[in-house]
Amino acid sequence: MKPTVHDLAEAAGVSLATIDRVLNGRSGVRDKTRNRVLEAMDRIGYVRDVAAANLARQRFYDFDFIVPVNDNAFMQALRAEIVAAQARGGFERTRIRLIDVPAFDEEALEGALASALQRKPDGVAFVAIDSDRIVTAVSSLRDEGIGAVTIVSDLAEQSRDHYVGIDNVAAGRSAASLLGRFLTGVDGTVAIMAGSLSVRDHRQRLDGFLAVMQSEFPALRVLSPLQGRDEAHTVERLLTKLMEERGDLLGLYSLGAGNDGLVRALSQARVPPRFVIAHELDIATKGALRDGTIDAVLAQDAGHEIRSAIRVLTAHADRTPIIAAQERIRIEIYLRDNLPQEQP
Amino acid sequence: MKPTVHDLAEAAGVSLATIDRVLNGRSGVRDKTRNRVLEAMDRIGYVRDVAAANLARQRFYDFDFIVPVNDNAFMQALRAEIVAAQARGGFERTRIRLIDVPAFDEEALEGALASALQRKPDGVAFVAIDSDRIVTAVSSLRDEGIGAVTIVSDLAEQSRDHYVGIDNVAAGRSAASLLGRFLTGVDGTVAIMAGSLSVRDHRQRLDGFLAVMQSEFPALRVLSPLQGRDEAHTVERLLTKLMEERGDLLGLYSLGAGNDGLVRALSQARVPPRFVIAHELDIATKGALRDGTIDAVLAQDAGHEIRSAIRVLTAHADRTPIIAAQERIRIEIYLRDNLPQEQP
DNA sequence: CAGATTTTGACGTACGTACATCAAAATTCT
DNA sequence: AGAATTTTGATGTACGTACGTCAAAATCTG
Repeated sequence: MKPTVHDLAEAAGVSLATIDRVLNGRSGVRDKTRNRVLEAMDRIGYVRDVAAANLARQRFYDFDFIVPVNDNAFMQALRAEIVAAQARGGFERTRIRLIDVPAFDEEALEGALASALQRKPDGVAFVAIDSDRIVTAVSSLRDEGIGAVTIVSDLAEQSRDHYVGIDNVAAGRSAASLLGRFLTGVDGTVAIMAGSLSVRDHRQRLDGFLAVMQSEFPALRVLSPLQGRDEAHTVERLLTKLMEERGDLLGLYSLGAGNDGLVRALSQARVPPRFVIAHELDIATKGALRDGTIDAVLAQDAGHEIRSAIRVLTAHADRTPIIAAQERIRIEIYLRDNLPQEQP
Repeated sequence: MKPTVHDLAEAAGVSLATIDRVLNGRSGVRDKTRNRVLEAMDRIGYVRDVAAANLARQRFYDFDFIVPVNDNAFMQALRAEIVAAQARGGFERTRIRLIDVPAFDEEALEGALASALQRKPDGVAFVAIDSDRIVTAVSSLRDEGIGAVTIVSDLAEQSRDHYVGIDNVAAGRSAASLLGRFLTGVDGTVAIMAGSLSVRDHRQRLDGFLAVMQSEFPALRVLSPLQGRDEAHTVERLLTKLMEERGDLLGLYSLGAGNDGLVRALSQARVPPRFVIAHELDIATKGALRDGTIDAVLAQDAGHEIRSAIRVLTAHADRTPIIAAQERIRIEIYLRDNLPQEQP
């Protein structure tokens, strides 16, 4: 059977107390002894029973989730999933604190990270804004041994422990590929609606999209992107104006939020674009997919992301490996025909 | 803090021993007393600490996974994921037995299920063949309290505890939708390569595909499906012959396995179809997506499916609820541009 | 080498639950 | 009512680990 601390003590020729000192990094163990224990550990293949350990120490995992206040459906879904995770906290031995910050506000995020540094939770998950100040704040957290996980939008590589979210460049490329192939044989103009190009995920989607459009569908002319700030009414206004100005719009890629406004503008247009692709599955886009206003949607599953963030942070706290494949968040592509059916 | 058995005993006004009898369904408790305990349970919101319980009873979950022997890449991936799960068994307190059966062999599957009935594991997961005999065998298992989960291919509803796999009708519909929209403006002929129409998942994919083709793309003529038995060389032979007979093939939907043969036939064809869509992401289809031999791939993640099956079976054994959204297996759509990059 | 200091061992209790045993109390039967 | 039977309680040990205390042993210091 799986070796226990007792087996380990015997194998290393030391007492249980010493095993405990080594396993839990307590002081007062000579290097020679510690090495003997470590050697015995991988000789007999001892792995700590995390469940028993957590039971004994009454362990609870303290996590902070910092989420921008934003009326868009995806952020609300994310928030709802955090609340659902809080409810499961008793079973999963987690205590999750949900911290709101104003959207696109670097200072506020920095403040939230600083206050997390005060509280010293076991880990922090946050929607990143990619800037030096944030990177600095995060590295202070990590210096304290606090796990740092970005969700949805990433920081520069290496400055966090893990990123939970889709590959946004690939998302942009996929959008271009779908759009380009659905519009074969024709040439015309394609528009882009972004949220804000100062956020890394939007920039990456744009980059991916433009790269594929240029190299593979040069016949399609791409207008420079509009910025709707992820606000429904702004998106609606800008898009309506654009479609009035030019009736020949062939395709549209909406890479940010504000889908309510997007759908409203499209359904009121005299001549809507032939192919429209947007991000995130919400009530607006589901309806629009069904009635053909939108042709395809790229999405990420908020529930998966929150659960993944929790697993990753827990593993970090336990110094336990993660199952990499399980934590890869996939880009979901939805057409009318593979919409997930509502559960009754 | 979370109430324990002690709190429960106090709340119900009985002793710990009685609590234990009720919780673990032991005999010798008057109905009146049992009800008092149950009432107290949901009054104070007691939930058993499964980790502690498992520790105390040294519990291991015994699961049987019955998988057809099949040289196709997806089944091999499934098998590999089961092996990986076996390796994690120590941590997850599971003991997984991998049982091979010949592919498409109803009797063999029935025998495997019967032998599981002998062993009395906590749960059984299997790739179903949809027939009365199998349904009967499964219901014997369930009568014994053994959890029964179908993976990849389902049984008739209600005859198993859970199905882990994609919605195959939706998959077929999505294939049609992609194919139809990528081939707008032209009319011509579309071919279908199935594995065997006696398996439920293939039949369902076909149904979904045909439904959408007929209702939305009536201009495209659909040939009656070939059956390649999921064998690479059969698929290659049939497809090569077909393409030689008619050089005007516009589209192809391969809804079964044998992707090696599919790709070989396509890359050797004089005039390959304009749009090809297949199932499952493996070396053959990845390569073919990259070089344009195949345009789109519908896939399911074998790792997710195995992990989901384990979670579901564990929950069944513990009489614990599952997170429904987490266990929904999604249809993944891959284009060249959203291929998951290999981890280094 | 004695004394100071560090390292190690022995042991007990706890976490929340399972499970077994024996005695006491309550209920049912005759 | 008394005996037989069923139900309930009291108590102890175990699971694998954490953590604390105290004494013994080993090592270092001058």
